[in-house]
Amino acid sequence: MARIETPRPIRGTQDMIGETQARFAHVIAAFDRVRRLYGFQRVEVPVFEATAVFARSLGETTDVVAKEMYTFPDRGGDSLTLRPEFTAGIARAYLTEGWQQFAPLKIAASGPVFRYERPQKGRFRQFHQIDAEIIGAAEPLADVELLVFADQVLRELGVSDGVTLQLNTLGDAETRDAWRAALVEHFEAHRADLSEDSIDRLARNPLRILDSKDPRDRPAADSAPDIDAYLTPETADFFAKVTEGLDAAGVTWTRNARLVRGLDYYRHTAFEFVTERLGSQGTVLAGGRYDGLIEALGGPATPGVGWAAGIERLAMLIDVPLESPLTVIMAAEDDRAIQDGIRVLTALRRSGISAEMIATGSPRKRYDKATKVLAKVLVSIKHDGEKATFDLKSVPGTEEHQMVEAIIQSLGGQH
RNA sequence: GCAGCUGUAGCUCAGUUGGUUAGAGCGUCGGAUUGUGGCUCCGAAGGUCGGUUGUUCGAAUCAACCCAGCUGUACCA
Repeated sequence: MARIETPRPIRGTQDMIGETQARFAHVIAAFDRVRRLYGFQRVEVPVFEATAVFARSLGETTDVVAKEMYTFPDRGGDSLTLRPEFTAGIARAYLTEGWQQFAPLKIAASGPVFRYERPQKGRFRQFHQIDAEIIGAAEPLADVELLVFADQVLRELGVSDGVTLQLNTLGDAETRDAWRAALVEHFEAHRADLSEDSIDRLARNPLRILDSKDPRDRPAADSAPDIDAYLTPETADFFAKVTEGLDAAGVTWTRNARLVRGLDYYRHTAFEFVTERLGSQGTVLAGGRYDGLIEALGGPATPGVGWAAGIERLAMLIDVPLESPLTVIMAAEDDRAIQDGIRVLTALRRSGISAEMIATGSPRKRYDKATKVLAKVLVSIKHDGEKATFDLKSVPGTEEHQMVEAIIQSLGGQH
């Protein structure tokens, strides 16, 4: 048979095993535990959608839509896109599945998302997010609950120390439009001083100039008008209620008047949990209120708030999760003892005791191999030609030792 | 996107100014020793030296291009 060249993994994808996988699983487990405490129900939504779901909702001019989407035609010629985020797909499901009947709806999801980008530390083409949304709740209390939820996830993961919550308001549609117009006017006046990127942003997405890191943009960005001057009394009050709620919950935050979101549908609250520890990939959890999104998808005006966090980035920040070690490792030191070993092994596992047996390779080396497994109880099995004998080695009085001993004895084993 | 670094056995890495058959440790497999033991010893398998093209009598080593990974930066979770 001709040797074929082994296909390469797709760039920016990951195969996880061992510690990497343990970290990944730990993040999801913590999310799932906390999510129940806050009454967020788990939902499953497709990994791909009609391209319009994302193109329409994210905003045609955002980077994600303009150049980072995995878009392809299916066999019928329809344009499909692998989800670059959760929110738009969930909003679509909310409309098409009649989830409006459950409003206000608190939901949690996790899974792979896809962006066509240059892979590097903490960034992949297929990466994974945990995601939380509240749909159909217009009140600031929803923002507060969502943020406190996020904060608790980070706390339970033990990463909240190096992480700060940055908070801003983008106002309502009216506020945002007025502010946007003022910003365009301001930046047009400084056009000559701006970086090429920001001149481009000026036409497409002027808010983004505010958080530009290009030093050429900083003077104009720093002198740009704050949104505060454009906030209506209602929007100012909304933001105040959010911050008061956070204070009541004891969640620390800092105002970042330059914080804007990359996607177009955000209103009111915008936030990011940021760490210094991941270099330029420092945003660890981000979100905001998206009161405009569901309308943009053709639905009725429906408020929503949500956030998403990159699982890989969180996984890099946490301590190594401790593995629950194997309880029993058995060494079949004689091939004639293998059947007896299988019987005990099965009985142990059926009793809820984790167990493995080493029965391959040189019989003389099996014990040494078993000692390297670091299980709580080591059982060696020998055979004298008549019957198998079991020998336990562990700390004698322990619960595990006694349970294993009892199971072996109940099967008529000797030791 | 931009910049820099790296790519040799399953893993971690040596490899001299270009020169015989490319090495080590760990792991795997076999054997010896031990016989209530995690030690020690012997042996074996395992390599298109990331890929292609070139320079040369001769390339893991030099050059060009490509691919991949890492680090930083932009943008993003």
